[in-house]
Amino acid sequence: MKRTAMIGQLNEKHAEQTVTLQGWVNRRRDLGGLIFIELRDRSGVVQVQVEPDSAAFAEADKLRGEYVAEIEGVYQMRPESQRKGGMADFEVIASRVKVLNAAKTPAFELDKGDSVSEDIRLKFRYLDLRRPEMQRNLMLRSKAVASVTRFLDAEGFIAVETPMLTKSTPEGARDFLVPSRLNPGEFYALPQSPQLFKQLLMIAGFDRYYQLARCFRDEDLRADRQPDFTQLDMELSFVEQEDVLELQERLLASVFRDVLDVELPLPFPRLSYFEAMDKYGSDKPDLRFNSAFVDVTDLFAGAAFQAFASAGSVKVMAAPELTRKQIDELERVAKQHGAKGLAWLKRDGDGFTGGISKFVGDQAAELLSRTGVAAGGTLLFAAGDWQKAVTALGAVRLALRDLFGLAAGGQFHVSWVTEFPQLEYDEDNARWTYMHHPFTAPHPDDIHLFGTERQGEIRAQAYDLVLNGFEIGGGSIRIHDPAVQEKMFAAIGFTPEEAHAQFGFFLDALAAGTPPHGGIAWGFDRLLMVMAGAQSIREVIAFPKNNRGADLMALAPAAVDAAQLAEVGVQVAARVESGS
RNA sequence: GGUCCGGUAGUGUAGCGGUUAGCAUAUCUGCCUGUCACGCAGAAGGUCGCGGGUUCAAAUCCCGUCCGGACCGCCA
Repeated sequence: MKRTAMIGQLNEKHAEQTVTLQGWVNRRRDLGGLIFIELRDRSGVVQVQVEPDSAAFAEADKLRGEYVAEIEGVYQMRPESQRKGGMADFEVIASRVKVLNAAKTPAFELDKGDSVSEDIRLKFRYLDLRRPEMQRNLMLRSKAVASVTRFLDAEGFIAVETPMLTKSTPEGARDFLVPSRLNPGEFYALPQSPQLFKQLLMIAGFDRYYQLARCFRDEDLRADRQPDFTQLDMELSFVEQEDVLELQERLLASVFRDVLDVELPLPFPRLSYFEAMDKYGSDKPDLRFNSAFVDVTDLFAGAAFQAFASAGSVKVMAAPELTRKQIDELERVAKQHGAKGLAWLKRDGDGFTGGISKFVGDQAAELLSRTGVAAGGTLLFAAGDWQKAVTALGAVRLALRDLFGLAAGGQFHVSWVTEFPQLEYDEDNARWTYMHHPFTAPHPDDIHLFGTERQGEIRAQAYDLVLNGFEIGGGSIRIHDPAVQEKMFAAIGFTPEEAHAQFGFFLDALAAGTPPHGGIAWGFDRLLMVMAGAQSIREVIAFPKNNRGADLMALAPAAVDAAQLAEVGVQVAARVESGS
């Protein structure tokens, strides 16, 4: 390699030296007699000047955008009148230019990449990834990997890989299946997470484990969800919840310090699941801004406004002054999240106008003092059963954030949400199910509630790590007592036989001397998305899939030929046409 | 499975019943010795996603469909 430096490494010390650079032509400014080339590599961009009497001129004249070039020349100060500050005070006067490779005209202009539609960017991802923004994101990701590895290694964690081809289990997300050629008619599943394996590593005595684990879930996608994604997976033995949380706080603070030079204040604030839902309408509240709900159920109980009088819960949130159009939009959001409507009031002096104002004469003074809504401001109400009311108003709260930029400014807010319920009643299937996963330990004081009508009150030793309204991690203390595990399976309707059929190997292991243990998994892509200030997880993944799970560049998934199918013993069902 | 938004030269967009389908940029050619989103002049480039319908006439209106995006359901 003839390269003497990466472009971004050039500095005053290289002045008057001959350098050899290799990279891509970022831009060409051909003044006729004089040619300027911007040469780009992953570290930066530098201007190259090619003079007409130079031996390099003929070759430089061939260069076009995205050509790969090698340039030799003297790195020197620009003429005084041409200096622009910093490294732009310098340029390279080319003595030799070599085209290393020509390039077809790019499918889109790289420096306009942020306004090019995403499917074009994904189709030509190798071009998109040349853009400095994308290079920065992937380098940020690499630094974060190095940071967690360094930290966890120093803390005595052992990196262990777990299988990608494993066993399908009926619970949780839909599995991706892989047919087994050697065992026709049987299938592996790709792991939704290494949950059982990491617990087995604790049983095996590894004490502290971590892995950057690829995980697979065959569910519909979102801006923050990919079918294959990366978890930073960790598990620790002989710990209680407090130990896990404390270590995680130091780890995350360390990553932010290493990667972004940002100091996160420790400890992270904590709120219970109930508090998060009750005040912010989300189990992953965005706490960069307040706009907490105020409970006014009592004010309206039995009062004139029918919709509120009999509601289980009436919550109100103070908002800035809103136009009718904005209120309509927020009502649409509320309805999409299960509310029947979105009642509103506008503060006018010490009273209210608009919306439901004719119903609130008696409550006006109390509404003012409880909410402290500003003059001209709007009050937004959701009523119904508690869960529905807070969820709908929570969605409105986020819509207000986006409407008014309430969380703008590139700040980070991390918190813990704890004390999740152990069990959740599934209305559709009329049965109890776990909220986190079936291996989560209940709070020891609540174990006696299993099997009683109060089992919905059992608190789990589970915790979520929340950053700017995204769940970037979740974990729990695990059940290490087979008797408790049995109670848990019974509570979610697994007979001992069913439990054994699905998890027999694990239950056997649990009885083989299991240390108390617990852990957490970070949604690594999501964390990086927030750290990078990106709107989508796809911005921090080199080769992501679109929201239909398709790789638009490689064109996956795709049909395979009959011989391949026959070999793995799979037949494709005739596609059923929908409609008539 | 559902809701909403979008699809017009390579890219980004305007046009929303009758236009030679406009603009910017990229591309190509010519001119140009201090540009830095270089400039100037010119050229080429379009199955207005696809199919059907309404109409004298459809990029434009209607229906269907495909594709892209956001969200709900779903995602322990």
